[in-house]
Amino acid sequence: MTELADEPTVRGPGRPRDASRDRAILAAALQILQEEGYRGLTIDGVAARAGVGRPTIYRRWPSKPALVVAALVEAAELALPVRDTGSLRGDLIAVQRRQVALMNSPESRRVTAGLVADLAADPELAERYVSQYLAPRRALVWQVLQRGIDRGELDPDADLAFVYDLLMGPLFMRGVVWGQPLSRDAAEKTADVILAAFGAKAKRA
Amino acid sequence: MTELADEPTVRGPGRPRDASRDRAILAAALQILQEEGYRGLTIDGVAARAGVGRPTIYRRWPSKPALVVAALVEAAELALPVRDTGSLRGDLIAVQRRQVALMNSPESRRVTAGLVADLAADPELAERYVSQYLAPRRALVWQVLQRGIDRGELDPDADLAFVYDLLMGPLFMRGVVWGQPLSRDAAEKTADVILAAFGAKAKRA
DNA sequence: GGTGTATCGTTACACTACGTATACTAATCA
DNA sequence: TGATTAGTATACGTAGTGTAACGATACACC
Repeated sequence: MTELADEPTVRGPGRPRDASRDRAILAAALQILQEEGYRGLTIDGVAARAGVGRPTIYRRWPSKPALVVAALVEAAELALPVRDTGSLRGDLIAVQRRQVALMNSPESRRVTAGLVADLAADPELAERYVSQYLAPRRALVWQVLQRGIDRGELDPDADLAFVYDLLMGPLFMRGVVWGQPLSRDAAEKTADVILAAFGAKAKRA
Repeated sequence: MTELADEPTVRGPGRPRDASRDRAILAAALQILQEEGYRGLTIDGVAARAGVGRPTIYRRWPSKPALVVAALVEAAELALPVRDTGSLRGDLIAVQRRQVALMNSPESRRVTAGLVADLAADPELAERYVSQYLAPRRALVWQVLQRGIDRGELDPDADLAFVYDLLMGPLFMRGVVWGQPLSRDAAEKTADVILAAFGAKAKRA
């Protein structure tokens, strides 16, 4: 369940699902998320805006967080890879600038916080959120890091998962936990920490 | 409102509040938080366990997150300063080991995630949570960092707020966002990043 | 001492949202 | 045609919230 495009191959009897409903529901959910945040999203509200009955939603997704995850995954299709700026530092700053802009929007902050809270109570759904939303975005950053390794700018033994958490964690702390806006130089500062700790020139071995 | 100990100085007319009720409510809230997490805490449940009527709680705290913040602040009184191990690296590892142990308990993870989500919708309460809970704990870490500066082990120009987020952020990402247990060496790895980025020997100026 | 005021327990209430169930209509396959 | 499933609309039970109304109690002030 919850895959977006049912293969049209094996179709049992009965009235087929209307794919336009899927799109209407997810679009309505995304709109409400952006306007009202995670707390403000209710299944009722999504149904009303999508012009759909409530059971039509529950037939597709079993709960509110599942719907939100599906909506986010749908929207994240347009996550672009990071353009090669020629240097690891330039690439990292580009990555971090994008993330700073994202986290500085209050909507995104409310969505992230609320969703993470609900995911803590539903490990199965959290697994889907991680595998379908977070991991692909992390993979884009890993591309950048791998380019850095290939160029000889980054320690090839660096733990890339740890480096990613080191890049995003401080932004997350300041934006979501402390609730403060991220300053413009946060991108440079975090990028420089990575270079100081894992830059090839700093390697001692 | 919400200060724990009303000064016994100016007492208006009427029956005075029973301070034992405050303690019973906060203790019940803490127990439920540890057993059931943030989601599992309801005002009804707290009232029942504390042997108290629901209005008695609402008379003191206006909402569930406000009650939780009060309970956490109450419990955090016993936050100990970090013992001086003789080196900045040793101190930082001690700090991080404590934090790793805290975040590896599933209860604490569920409490943090749920609370942060609700705080995103209530900036005034978030401000109290930050000033009464987070900031004092950060101050303990800042003591450690200041000792490092005094010893000449840490760059005196380092942005201590940033260093703190750099210490906690990666743990937060892995524990709360990814939902994975923190490995034992996470303490050493984060501490070494700080030293590489802001250690006095790495300073170039 | 009596009066006013605020606390407390208990109970009831209106409100919101959830997730499910039911009845009926519509679309598709065998 | 009949079975099956998707759709709409509506009703239902559950849970939690926050408030309001009792009657009883404790204390300050006059």
